[in-house]
Amino acid sequence: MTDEDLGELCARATRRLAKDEQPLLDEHGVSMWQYITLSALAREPARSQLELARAIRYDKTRLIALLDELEAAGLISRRPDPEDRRARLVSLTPEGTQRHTAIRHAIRAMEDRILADLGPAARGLLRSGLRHLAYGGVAGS
Amino acid sequence: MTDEDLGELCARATRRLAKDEQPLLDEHGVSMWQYITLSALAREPARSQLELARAIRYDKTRLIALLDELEAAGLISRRPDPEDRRARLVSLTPEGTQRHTAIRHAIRAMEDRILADLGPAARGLLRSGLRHLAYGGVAGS
DNA sequence: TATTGTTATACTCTATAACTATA
DNA sequence: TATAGTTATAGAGTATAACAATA
Repeated sequence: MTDEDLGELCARATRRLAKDEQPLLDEHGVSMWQYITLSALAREPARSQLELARAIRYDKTRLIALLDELEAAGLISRRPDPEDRRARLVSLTPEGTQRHTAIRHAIRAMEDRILADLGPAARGLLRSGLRHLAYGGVAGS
Repeated sequence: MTDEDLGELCARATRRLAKDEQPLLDEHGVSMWQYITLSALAREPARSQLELARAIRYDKTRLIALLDELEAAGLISRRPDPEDRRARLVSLTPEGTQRHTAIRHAIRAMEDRILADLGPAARGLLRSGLRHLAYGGVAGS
């Protein structure tokens, strides 16, 4: 009865991580959503902007201005899909790949500092628990 | 290198929990922040609205309208502090306590369903890991 | 007729500053 | 002068609807 709700705890952890990531993102000149977008494209180029929006669970109309900025910064490229000229193929430029890698390293180092006194087993279970919360289903649904 | 960032993972888990909590909150007629406020007051009545705002890390100006609604719903009471007439003591009414307990039970049951196949040790480490992320400091700061 | 990308509009949420009453 | 509560206003963030091009 003295524990916080899991949701509240999770929300606080998220805000704390976001707060610690912000200065790193600022240094590299990208917003949180821009970094998430770069991460998604690093995993796999998008066959359309709509597919990309769904992959990162971001609004498709807001994604447009975000991609405009990333394109103007030379971090991504958009080109029409020859097989479906409505769609635009989105991928990282070499500079985009490089930028994403640099930011990722900085963020991982920050995470490692936060988790420093946790031990490998506890870290692993935290990660797998979070993955369960994020992606796992519920018994009976 | 194949893992997601901890921040992204945590954000997804938070959104998932919030999504699953929403229908429960709707049933009981309170918003997420209203529930967080009731939870804070259930732990301990507030000696001022400012103290309450800081405790839940919510903006003091937005808290006002939120408390207005909770007061109109008969879930909290505000009365001037006799020792400092600038401040207002905020506490749950009996109905507020009852409402909070009911919502809390519903949310805990939902959480238990999500965590059903996780085992007590994994649950405990998930909770302590999250608490570390949420409240823990960083080596060197 | 449906879908992709886009723009424009309206709406909500959040942050800032200013005011009052007390101290 | 500083603080608690409040209000008003401006800004950012978000959601909705509509349009052109293509399928």
